[in-house]
Amino acid sequence: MQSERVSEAVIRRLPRYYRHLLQLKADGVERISSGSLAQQMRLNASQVRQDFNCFGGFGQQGYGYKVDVLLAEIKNILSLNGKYKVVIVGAGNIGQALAHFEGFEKDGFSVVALFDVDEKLVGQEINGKPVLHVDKLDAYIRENGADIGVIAARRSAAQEIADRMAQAGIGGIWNFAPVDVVASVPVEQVHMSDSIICLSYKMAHKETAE
Amino acid sequence: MQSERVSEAVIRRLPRYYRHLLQLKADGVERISSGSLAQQMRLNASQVRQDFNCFGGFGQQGYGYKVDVLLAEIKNILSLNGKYKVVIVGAGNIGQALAHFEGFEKDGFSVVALFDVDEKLVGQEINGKPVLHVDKLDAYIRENGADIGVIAARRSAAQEIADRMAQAGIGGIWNFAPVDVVASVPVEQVHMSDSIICLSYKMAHKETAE
DNA sequence: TAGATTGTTAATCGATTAACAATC
DNA sequence: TAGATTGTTAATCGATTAACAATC
Repeated sequence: MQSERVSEAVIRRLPRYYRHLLQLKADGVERISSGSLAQQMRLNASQVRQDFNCFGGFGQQGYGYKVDVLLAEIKNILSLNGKYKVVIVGAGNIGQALAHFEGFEKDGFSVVALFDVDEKLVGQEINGKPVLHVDKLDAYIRENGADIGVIAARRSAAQEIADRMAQAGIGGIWNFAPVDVVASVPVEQVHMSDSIICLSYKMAHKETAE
Repeated sequence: MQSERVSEAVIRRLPRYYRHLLQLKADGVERISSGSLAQQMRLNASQVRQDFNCFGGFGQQGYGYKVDVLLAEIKNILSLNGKYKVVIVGAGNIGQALAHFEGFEKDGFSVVALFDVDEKLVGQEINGKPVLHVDKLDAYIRENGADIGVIAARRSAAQEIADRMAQAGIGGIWNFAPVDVVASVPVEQVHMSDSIICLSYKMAHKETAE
């Protein structure tokens, strides 16, 4: 399957399925129907089945879906079986917080190095990971084959960092700078400030989750 | 206008317009047409006009939009003219990073206090903001009238914190825990791990920004 | 006035939801 | 077999895009 391009809307739901199935498995649930899953996740049963069938038929008619099978399939679709080497550019607040955050390890994302221009930071270690000068970024990626580059630098530096990362052969970019960077490799823009601004809007216009 | 409910898709674009217009103003641009704006933001000109007309006619036929007028209108729609008092629950990596981050101040979001269960943290200051025991959360909100509550705690504590915040009269919740919390006030879920997982998907399936 | 560009209605496109035959 | 639930096609709904009259 997946002859057709999978829509962004479906892709955005995949991590939610993944998280929810992890929880179900942890709770000892062995099988689940599209109906129950939809109810728990506040989705529509048809939508759940449509989503899964973008990638193949993982269920059994009359029975439902085996939680461990479905989880394994989605984990595979999301490509979460391997290890990803992550480099972080910008060892300020966000960069340091990400370097300390253990939550990504369990999905295979390991921070291997940080980069900064600040000479006071260069040479130090953050949570056991070295902080290198940003001039070494390109060489480091080429020599060590980093998979994901995190941009936790100021807005004005973001695009140049993205260019250098892509040029050096990074696999993908996770951008925390408040600007949309463009690259020849996949980019995920985080835009945290957009998120709190949307909250401000919703508060002013009293939009409550149902 | 805004007789009809504004769709989530439009709301999500509002912070992008806001950011882009701030930049245009900083660059000294005085007026802009929907066509140019659409081109710069990689949107469609009709879409830009439709979006703005959810809230009223801010343009002049034959002329376009005055950047400062449009900016002021959108800032107002987003309710970014006032000040928001922000409390952060969880003074770990994320909580501390947010307390240090200066970027939100310019949009009117000021962190006033952090809360944690860890006795080693309670009583300290982070970037000049006090860390209080989480037991004091409810009383603090009631007495000081916090507007936004940030949940930067572990997954298992998130929903209870949300309940307490809402009960104590918080205006809105910004949730960084990897679980969808439900509340009687507006909630923005951040789900950072979903974002990096989507990146993993896109890398595996070679989806590049055009 | 003529030219440009909005505001707004209509057409298209895509995503969600419903329906149901296939089948475990 | 009968009941349940999927996989998949069809219908609906909403968002995006196109078209164009209004008007600055």
